[in-house]
Amino acid sequence: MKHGGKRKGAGRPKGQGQYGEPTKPIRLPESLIEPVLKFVENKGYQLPLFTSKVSAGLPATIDDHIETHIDLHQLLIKNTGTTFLVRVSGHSMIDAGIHEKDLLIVDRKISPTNGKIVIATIDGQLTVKRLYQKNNQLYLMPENKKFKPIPITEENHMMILGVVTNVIHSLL
Amino acid sequence: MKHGGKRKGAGRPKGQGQYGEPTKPIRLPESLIEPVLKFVENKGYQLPLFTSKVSAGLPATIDDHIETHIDLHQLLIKNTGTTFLVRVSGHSMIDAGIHEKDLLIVDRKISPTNGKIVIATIDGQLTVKRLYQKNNQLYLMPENKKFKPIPITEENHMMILGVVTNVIHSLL
DNA sequence: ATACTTGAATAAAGTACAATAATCAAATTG
DNA sequence: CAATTTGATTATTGTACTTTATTCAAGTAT
Repeated sequence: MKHGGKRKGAGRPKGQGQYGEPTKPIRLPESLIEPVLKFVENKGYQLPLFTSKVSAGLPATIDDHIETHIDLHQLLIKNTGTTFLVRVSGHSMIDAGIHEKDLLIVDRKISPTNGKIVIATIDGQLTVKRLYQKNNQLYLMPENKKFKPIPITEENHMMILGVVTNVIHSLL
Repeated sequence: MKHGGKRKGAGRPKGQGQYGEPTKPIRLPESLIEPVLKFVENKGYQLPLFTSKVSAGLPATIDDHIETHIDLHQLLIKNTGTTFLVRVSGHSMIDAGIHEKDLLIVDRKISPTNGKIVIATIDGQLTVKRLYQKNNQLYLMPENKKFKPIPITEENHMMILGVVTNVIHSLL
């Protein structure tokens, strides 16, 4: 009664698991298990980045345009702990290319220097404006002719929450 | 020789681990272990999303503006498998708010219908244009007066790679 | 009494192990 | 002899278990 027997090629083939490669058990905090599984399903959020540069000769296939693979979060967020998002409402910054419903990426860690576009609260109200300093007076500048500059005074309790690093605009 | 003994409060306290919460071993593909650890370090890429809406009364703290926490990838990428990124070069779509060096999120799964902004190859060259159909003739339309519409012919081997869903513009 | 040492208690973290799955070839069947 | 069954072989996968870390109180020394 001998079946099979020791031989080359016997047994379950390698790379037949759900990931097609070897795995290792890693301990994860329970609250992140579900997000991590989603992250893994999505191949670590890696997306192909295409270049428009033409390599020597005509590119034969679409894949010839792939330059690298990147993760949007890693590309856009330098400091996870100090970064937040803001959904734009209103049109006061339309000339800076910031439209209603755009998503802004904001980093608290970046210094709000003159000329930076910032998120600020004025009397508790969130707003996006360009920071502008002239003759020792600070202003929050809208970029839309219909709006007026807002001088910063003691009374309006202005607080800068962070500097806008990116604008995400939907085309759909 | 009895030390300690059974008693309330003995032993290592809960929540003293590196994550401050219970953990579980999860098997992960080896190639994703490093990205997953980074993902976990960054709290699952969850970022606070602020609203500009003012709740009843003046918001007391910044946290009162937090509406929810979201992950940029999950928010922006509907189909990881059919989505890619393109770095813009050139100014042919400036009037559509697409600037040089902007990053475009492109989905192959979306139908390139009339009026959509698409990524196409013409003679192997990558390009962003608005798709426009008139009198049974297709055009790739730049949005910059300095550029001319490109009629699609048999000869220029046009191929649409996908529809642009989002434009990411850096302000720094 | 006060400071220091020691070991029991408990949680955290990594890994070894057992259960499961998949494949192939020998054995069996029709 | 072709089709089917069986069991050896090997990879995958989930988790139990061991090891390590941390804290507290009893024991010991000063």
